[in-house]
This record gives sequence, C-alpha cells and structure tokens, in this order.
Amino acid sequence: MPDSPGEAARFLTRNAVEALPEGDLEKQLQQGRPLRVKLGVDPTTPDIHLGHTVVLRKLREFQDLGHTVVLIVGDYTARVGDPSGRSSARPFADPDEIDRNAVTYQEQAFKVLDRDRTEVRRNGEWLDMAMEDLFRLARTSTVAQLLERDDFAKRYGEGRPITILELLYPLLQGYDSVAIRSDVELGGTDQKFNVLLARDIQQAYGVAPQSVLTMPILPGIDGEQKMSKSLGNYVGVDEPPEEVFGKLMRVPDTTMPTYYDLLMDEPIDPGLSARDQKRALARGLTARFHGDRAAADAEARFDRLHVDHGVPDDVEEHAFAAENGTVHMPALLADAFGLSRSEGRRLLAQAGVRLDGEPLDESAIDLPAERLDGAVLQVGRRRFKRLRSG
RNA sequence: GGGGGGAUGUCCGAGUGGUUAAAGGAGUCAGGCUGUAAACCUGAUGGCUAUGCCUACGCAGGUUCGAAUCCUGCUCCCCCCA
Repeated sequence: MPDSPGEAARFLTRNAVEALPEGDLEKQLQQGRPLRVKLGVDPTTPDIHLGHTVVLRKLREFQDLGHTVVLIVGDYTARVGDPSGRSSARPFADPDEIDRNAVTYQEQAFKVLDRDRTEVRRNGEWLDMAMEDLFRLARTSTVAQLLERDDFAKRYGEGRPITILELLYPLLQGYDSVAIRSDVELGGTDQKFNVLLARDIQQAYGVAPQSVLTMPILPGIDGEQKMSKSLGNYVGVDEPPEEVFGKLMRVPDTTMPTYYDLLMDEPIDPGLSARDQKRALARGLTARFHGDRAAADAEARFDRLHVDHGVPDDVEEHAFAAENGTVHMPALLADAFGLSRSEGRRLLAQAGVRLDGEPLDESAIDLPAERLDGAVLQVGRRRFKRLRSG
C-alpha cells in the first residue's frame, strides 16, 4: 500500500491512459480526506462484462485506499442514450427494462466493488428537473464545444444525424458530477470528452472541478474490436464458469498481455508457454467470479472437450418425440440447439453433427428412434445434448 | 419554404426489365490444421412438409409474358439554399 499522496497517485495512474489535469489527482489526494470517486453507468444492458471490470477494478483500488465510490446508475441518462463512440442514434430504452437492468447491474458490480465503500445513486434523483433548471444547464456549453467531440464531429462531417437529445447527453452526465460533488471521475477513454466537460459544468455551478482518470478500453475476445455485448465478443461476469474459461482460451495471443495488464493482479509469467499463460489467465478470472473450485472444474471440462475431444459428463438432456419409430433430424437439431431446420440440414451435410462422437452425413435425415435414445448429439465442438425419447 | 440525393440480405455494399435467393467484402457457422491462439485452406450462410415450393431488395398500388430494376402515391433519412 502506498503511504504518500504521490505514491498513491502513481499507483492509481499506473495503467491508466490519462490522468487530467496533469498532477491534479495528487493534489486531490493531498487533501487527506476520502475522495468521492464517480462512475456513471447507464443500465442499457443488464450484464457486466470484463470490459466494465477494468474501470470497476480501478475504483476498487481507490476504495482499498480508503476512498468512496459513488456509483451512479444512469436510469435517466439511459433514456437519452450515450452517443459516445456511436455512429448513429440509439433507440430509446424502455424505462421498466432500465429498472430491471439497474438491479442486476449493481449486484454484478459488487463482485468487484466493496459494498461498504460504495454509494449508489440514480441520476433520476436530480435530472428529473424543471425546464428552468435545464435552461441553466444548457447555458453552460456551446454547440461548438460539443461538436469538438470526435464522434459528433465525424457524424456531422459525414452528414449523419445528431439529435439535440444526444447533444444534451454530455451536459447531463456533467451535471451528475455537480449533484454528487465528485472529486474524481473514472471512465474509459471513450468517456474522455464527457468527463472533461463535467469539469467546466462543475465550475459553472461554482463547484470544485473533478480530476479525471481514463482507462484503456478492453479489446473483445476477438482481439479486434472493443469488448461489447452487441458485438458478441464479450465475457460476462455472470456467465457460467465453463463459458468464462472457454471464451478466455479463445483470446488471441497478441491480446493476452493487455488482458493481464488490465484484468489480472499477477503479471504474466514469462516462464510459461503461451498456452499455459492463457490457461492461467482463464483460471484466474474464472476463479475471481466463481471461485477456485468452479475454475478447476471448468478447466477439467475444457480439457475433456478440446484436448481429449470427449463428451462432457454434465450434458443437458433433450427429450425428443419419434414418429413411427423415426426422428426427423433437421427438426431435432432445430429443437435441441435453437437452429432452423435448414441450418440443421446444412450442418448434417457438412459433417458438423455427431452422434456419440461419430459424424453423421446428409443421408441421416431420418433416423430410427432407438439409435438416438440415450445417445449424445453434438454440433460442432462444443454444443451437446443427451437425447431421451419422451 | 425551395432544390438535390437516398432507403437492397446480420452489417457494409454491387446490381437500373429476364440465366437474381440477388456480385463482392465483413461477420457468423461447420470441416481441416492447432495450443478451441494467430495465420492459412475448404464449404455453408432466408425459410420449408425439399430434385420442389414459399418469402424477400422502405410501404402500397400499377405497367409488363416477366420488376430490386419502369410508373404513381406514401413513409422515413441526408445534403444544400432560405
């Protein structure tokens, strides 16, 4: 544990992208009181993935140094839609869904955060304001200022639509900082503009401006784009252990150091092979969210599937119905794996379907029920169902 | 208010009367190789009661033997001028 403000600042900023203004965080720390460290989250999707945990872990570090995290659940801003990094306007989110998401989001966030040092607030508390108050807020910034933002500038330049509501978003986020008197705000680099603008807005309201710390954006398991649910390249903290483990094993080697840097407590072990380094990563992160035991089980299962090319022992059952003693395989595949029947036929034709480990082919459109009962139906490498006539 | 441009499959994007379920790319899925890495190779990629049938190129009509392509109306989006 660092024992001086200078050391603490160095520790906290070590894997951050930027700490702005230069040296400001150290000054904040010199006040010697617990700082109010803000993170705003719009509960547009219910699930936290590893990408979110990068910032959450940083917050946790602040907490471990005695500071207070103010987690703002953006129930109001979610209805506006953060335009950051977006190339087009977002759909309007449904209020009920936002509420539900907010609850699960908090639960998941506490897998990383210290509950006792976290203050949870909803920005609907103060953003549900009178028009007159909105006027005051709207006067704090200019269109030119807002258009400096990359994504706005790009969209404007390309002639894509930007709604007034979207322009308003950074102001609302900035007002959050005023409302909770934040000393520090964290965010991904994509939040840089918003969190900096908040400083101006705080000052316009006569409040001391916050320090800003931006964290790197975690790449997804494709190693290409940022981790995001909509891109399907994410690892959710609430996913089953075998999914967490398996997905992490698919991370490209070149992305692995970034994962270590942003997600792991221990540094990468140079003495290990790339494969084992990745296993350590997968094991460590699975254990963090599910415990050591579950992580070990997940690894064992992984080996069975992908090293031994075997069948896992906890295969889910699928009841099937036979007609005149035969089963229409495209229909069975569709039911069991959520495919269309046409997809089922294609998989059969491409030897993508196995029955007890033996590939089937396009001649297996209809199979006798007795051949299927009790057998394991497999699609690709990792989708299994144990068949049971029902 | 005036003028111009546009809407195609998961996404991007060709196609301006017929061999178009619709080029190409991306993504995804499957097979091979492997460390379920990357790279690479192969194939598939609207649905179905499947050698055929149905649905699809913003929406609704129309012309035609035949339309994503032509005409009319409508909806939505963008740009320029004011």
